[in-house]
Amino acid sequence: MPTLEDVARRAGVSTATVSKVLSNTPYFTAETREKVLRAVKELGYVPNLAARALAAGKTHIIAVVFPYVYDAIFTDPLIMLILQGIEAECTQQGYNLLLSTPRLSDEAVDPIYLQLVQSGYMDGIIAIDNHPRVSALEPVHQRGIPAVAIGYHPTRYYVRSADQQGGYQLMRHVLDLGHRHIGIISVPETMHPSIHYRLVGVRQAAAEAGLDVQAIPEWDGDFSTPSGAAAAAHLLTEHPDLTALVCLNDRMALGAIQQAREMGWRVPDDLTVVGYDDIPYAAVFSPPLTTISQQAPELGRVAAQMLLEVLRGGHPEPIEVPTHLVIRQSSASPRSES
Amino acid sequence: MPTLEDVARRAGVSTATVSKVLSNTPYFTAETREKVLRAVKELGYVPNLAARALAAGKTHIIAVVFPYVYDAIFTDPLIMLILQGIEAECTQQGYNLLLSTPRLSDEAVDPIYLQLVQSGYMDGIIAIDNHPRVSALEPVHQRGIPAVAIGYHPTRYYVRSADQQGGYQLMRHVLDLGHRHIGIISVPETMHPSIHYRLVGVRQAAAEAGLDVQAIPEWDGDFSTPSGAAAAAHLLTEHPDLTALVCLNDRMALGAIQQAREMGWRVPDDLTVVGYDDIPYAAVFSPPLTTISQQAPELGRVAAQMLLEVLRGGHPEPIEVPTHLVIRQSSASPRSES
DNA sequence: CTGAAAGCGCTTACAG
DNA sequence: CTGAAAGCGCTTACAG
Repeated sequence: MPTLEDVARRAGVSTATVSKVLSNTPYFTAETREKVLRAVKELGYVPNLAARALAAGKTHIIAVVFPYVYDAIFTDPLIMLILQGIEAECTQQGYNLLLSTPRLSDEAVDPIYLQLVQSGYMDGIIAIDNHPRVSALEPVHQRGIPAVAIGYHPTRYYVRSADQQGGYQLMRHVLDLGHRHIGIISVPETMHPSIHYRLVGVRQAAAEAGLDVQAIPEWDGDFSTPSGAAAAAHLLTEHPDLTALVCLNDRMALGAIQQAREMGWRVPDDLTVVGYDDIPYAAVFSPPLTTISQQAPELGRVAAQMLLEVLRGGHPEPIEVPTHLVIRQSSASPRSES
Repeated sequence: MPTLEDVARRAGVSTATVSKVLSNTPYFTAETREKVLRAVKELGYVPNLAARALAAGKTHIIAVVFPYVYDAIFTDPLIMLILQGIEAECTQQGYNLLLSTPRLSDEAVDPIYLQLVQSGYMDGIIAIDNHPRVSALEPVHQRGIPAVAIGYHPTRYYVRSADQQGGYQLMRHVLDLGHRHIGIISVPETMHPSIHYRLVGVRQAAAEAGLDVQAIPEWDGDFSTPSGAAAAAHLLTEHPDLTALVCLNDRMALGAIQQAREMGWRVPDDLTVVGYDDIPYAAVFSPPLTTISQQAPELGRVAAQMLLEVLRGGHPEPIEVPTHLVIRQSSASPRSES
């Protein structure tokens, strides 16, 4: 492969000149600039990134890290959609993406990950914090690497989804349809801050509508589809007067619908069921699911933009990405006779 | 951050010695080795990867590339499961993963991708070839970078899923249950080699069972859930005697089940429906879907192992990863009275 | 407006 | 068994 020196020789200038012309330094005559550019083209020169990284101290690599806390992490549509947003923005701005999924636990930090962080191989890091008790960011901060977190871990630069808004929108929609006997399928509130805030929003809407928040039936699952089915079975058995189920993620909502159907309830005729996340499958399920979109690709894109801003020396403010209510066919007004 | 030189000074040896000890060169006294290791530990030395890459000509970066041909690529569970397998193997063997999703089309190659390939930034490439007419591998071969393809593009080193076997297993299962009136929901056979081979397997099983292969009702979708529903509507209307539907991917199978249910057929009581891929949702759908697992993580792991073998100078043979029949509740024997 | 030269932090023949 | 020295291919003050 041709090097800078080859280009310089062919163009009849110094390597310094070639380097500067390629990095768009001003002050060069159009003629020089053109000579260099022509030589570059003729030789098919492409800069060696390792050399550039060593000399400039910048690798143009952004690492995306998410702790490998459970097997299904690579199939979590949310994470993948976020990744997509990050990828689009980074690629467009000339950065490459390194993927790291350190095996983190409460005590130990993955030694391979630690090496990577300290190796100077990345200009910045975007951490997808999907787990409440574990953060990949501590060694990053120690090393002084610019970082942006997506989620709730304490750090200077972060982007979050407007969970409280989402919870509010979701409950508000169900209330606006006329429902008053509503059950909630959640996960233990302390499990994750995002769940906490969604519940805050849900309860806020309920209170505004004059409901007794304490009296709302609630049952916890564990995010999985079967757990949603189990929760629905419990709630519908104990509270047969319910006309709506508000689920704090889509997978539990799908399970709840399946369970309700097996118990003889029709959705949405007899029972409204709404979810949260707008996973791809929500749109094609039968019936298509009413849910809250976190705009996951946007979360990723915004995080990437924020990090690139930090790399340019800026000090951006944290950002909360708004949620959207997506109304489909799993929600309807309660039947008048009820 | 401390450098090799710092370590050398502290240990009272040359940088060459430190470098060699760290790369496990033999011939050093236990004493020297220990001095070096102690200094490394005391200083918290971590090698600078950019410098190492420049000097050694190896970056220890593996690029995973899949053409960005449609928006949903980041939500394709298959790709993500493959990625998971690749990640596990690479991380374990000390390689880092770079993610690249070039925007490829029939004529033009993404210029950013081209730069990346020619920049010497990656030791090897794993290409996930999900699209029949477009390959990310050509510039890679030109540059002489070791590459492994997952899929059907012509290249020396590749791993494939045993599509014909999968098709055979799937049809065989349905036949073994006693079905003889079977419809096929596919996509246009020329759309992708993997589909072609699955159909070859399906027909082989049908022929072995004495069915008239030409007479089997078949309708094409486009991989999507709604298209599966449409295909089922057509087939069940035109051929009300069908007792089973063999779908060439899971999403179409889910659509087919939903459609059948809306038309008043019960699955599996009135109709057996089977899919292909074993996407995560297949296991929790109601009813859980009988399907073929491609063992996607295994595909990724095997591809990574193959590439690392090539990087070590080996010449591994292409590998076909076997498929597995996963029997769940969407398939059953036809009712005796039919 | 352009260039000479040092330096980024490693690895690797080559000597001894 | 260990070290001196060149070199990987760039960038960047510093001069002029």
